[in-house]
Amino acid sequence: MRKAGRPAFPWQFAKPPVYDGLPQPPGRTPHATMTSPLILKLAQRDQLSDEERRLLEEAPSTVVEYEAGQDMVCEGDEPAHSSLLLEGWAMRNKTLKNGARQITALHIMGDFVDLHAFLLKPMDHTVTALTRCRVALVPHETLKDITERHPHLTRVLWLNTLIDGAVHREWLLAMGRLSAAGHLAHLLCELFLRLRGVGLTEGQGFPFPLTQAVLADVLGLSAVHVNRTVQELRREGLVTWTNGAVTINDWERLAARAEFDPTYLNITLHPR
Amino acid sequence: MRKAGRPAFPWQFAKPPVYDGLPQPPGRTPHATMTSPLILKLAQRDQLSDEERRLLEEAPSTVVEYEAGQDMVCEGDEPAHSSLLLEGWAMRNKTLKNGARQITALHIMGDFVDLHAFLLKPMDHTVTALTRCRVALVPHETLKDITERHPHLTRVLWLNTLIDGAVHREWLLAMGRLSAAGHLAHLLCELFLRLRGVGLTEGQGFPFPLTQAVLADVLGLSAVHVNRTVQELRREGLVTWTNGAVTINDWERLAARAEFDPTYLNITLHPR
DNA sequence: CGGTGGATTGAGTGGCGTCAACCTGAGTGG
DNA sequence: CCACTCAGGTTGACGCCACTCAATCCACCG
Repeated sequence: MRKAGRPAFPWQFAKPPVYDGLPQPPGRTPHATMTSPLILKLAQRDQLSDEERRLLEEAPSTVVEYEAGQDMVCEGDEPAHSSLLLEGWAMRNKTLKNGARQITALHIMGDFVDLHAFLLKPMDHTVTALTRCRVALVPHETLKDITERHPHLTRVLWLNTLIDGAVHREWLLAMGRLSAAGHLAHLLCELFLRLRGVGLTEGQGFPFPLTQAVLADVLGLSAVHVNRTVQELRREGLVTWTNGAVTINDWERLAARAEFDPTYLNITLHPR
Repeated sequence: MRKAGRPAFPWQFAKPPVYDGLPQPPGRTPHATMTSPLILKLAQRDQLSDEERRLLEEAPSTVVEYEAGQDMVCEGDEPAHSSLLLEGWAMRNKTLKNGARQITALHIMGDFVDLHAFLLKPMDHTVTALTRCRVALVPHETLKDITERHPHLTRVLWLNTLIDGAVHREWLLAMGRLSAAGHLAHLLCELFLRLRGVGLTEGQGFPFPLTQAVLADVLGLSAVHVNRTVQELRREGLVTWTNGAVTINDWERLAARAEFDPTYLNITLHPR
């Protein structure tokens, strides 16, 4: 897999890192900045009270790191905590007996990769790090406490899992009814908005640390065809795609190619 | 669409109907039997207290009927209630500009078709009746009350939406990495277990009121190819498929064809 | 008895898969 | 400093799965 020790994609570590990894210092930890990407994400959907922010900030018990390619949770596991992605990219994936793999979700900073594992046990899929990842572990006991005593925050966390579902539905549409190029264009549009939501874009560009083989498992295509599809979007002048970074040159035409409508991402302030 | 006045699929109405439609009698209504399919479904995942059962029984404000083909909720709507399916089949679907349609979920008795609309607004997809449907409407205010005062019931309802998500992921896998026949086999396995969960199977058989054109929009295929795929499963002796009903002749081989593993349906009693 | 929705069948096409080779850049060790 | 390795991207040849268009069949119904 990827060599450790040096970040694979420099800009991915552009933000000053808050933690330098394990072990955690006991006592007062700078939780405030730690879960901020999640708070950032949720606060775009509904207002959070100071207490709710504090609860989220104090929710993680530890922070762990994974190397690219490492599994965070495996199919069949019944983890006692959920993983909040602080840095890096991760995926949910399932594998068939013949080795074919389907990636059912991509996750970035601020995503609660397996929040659903709080209630949905055992895991029906594996979660794997795509790059080096820094992850905050939130004990299910803490989540249970929140559901017992903080109904509004519970609803916001529930919403968070519902958005995952909405993304799944959009992927089903793209997979079933769009051409390969449309599907890829759709994915790029979605990732751009999600990355921008946590401040990981620069202008129209964003880091894109997936190999074409991984991308194939996202799109349900072969790696070879992904390559040709990428070239198609390049040839049409829609994107610039250097290894590790994508720039959207023509948002309008790219979104049109994908029939992209961001409604499903629910990036709307709304009392829940 | 389908003619009203007579049930399209007799066995679908085999259970004695509890309600004879609108309007609702005021005062004491036989709620107990009305929401029983939902309670049946949830109670397979976690124990429900008597109070929780009562809350569910009293949750619906009204019962409405839809003809086959009628939209219950449209993309862009912000409904003030969620629909609990008491009888009939429904789907969630999205349509592209060129008219291509993808069905992202199928729903049967006991399914909370758009429970996610409680928090996820506006709707990112349309919900449409596939057969004549009887639906209990649960006001979002009632749901909010439940989340404010009944944490465990809230978690069980949350779980219900998480299972929808798990099904979405399984469909993504089937769509992306299974052959047409495998995908169809997978769908049949899933539907069999879900229908059995609410008592709608008879032996290895179950009602299947979808046309091959609708099935095509579920599987992301063309209607013609669905036809050929159905014939393939028939020829292999896996299923008997008369119009309106399917019988699984060889569960083992059908499940093997689909690499079907029911874990994702979470049909396990588990404290949540 | 014609109309209609749905299932079925055939012929021709094309998108995407498979296999296999080759290229490139970055690490690595001599 | 230069082979060597290896992961990942690129390209070509070829084949198949699934699509499209179109005709036919069938059951049901008015």
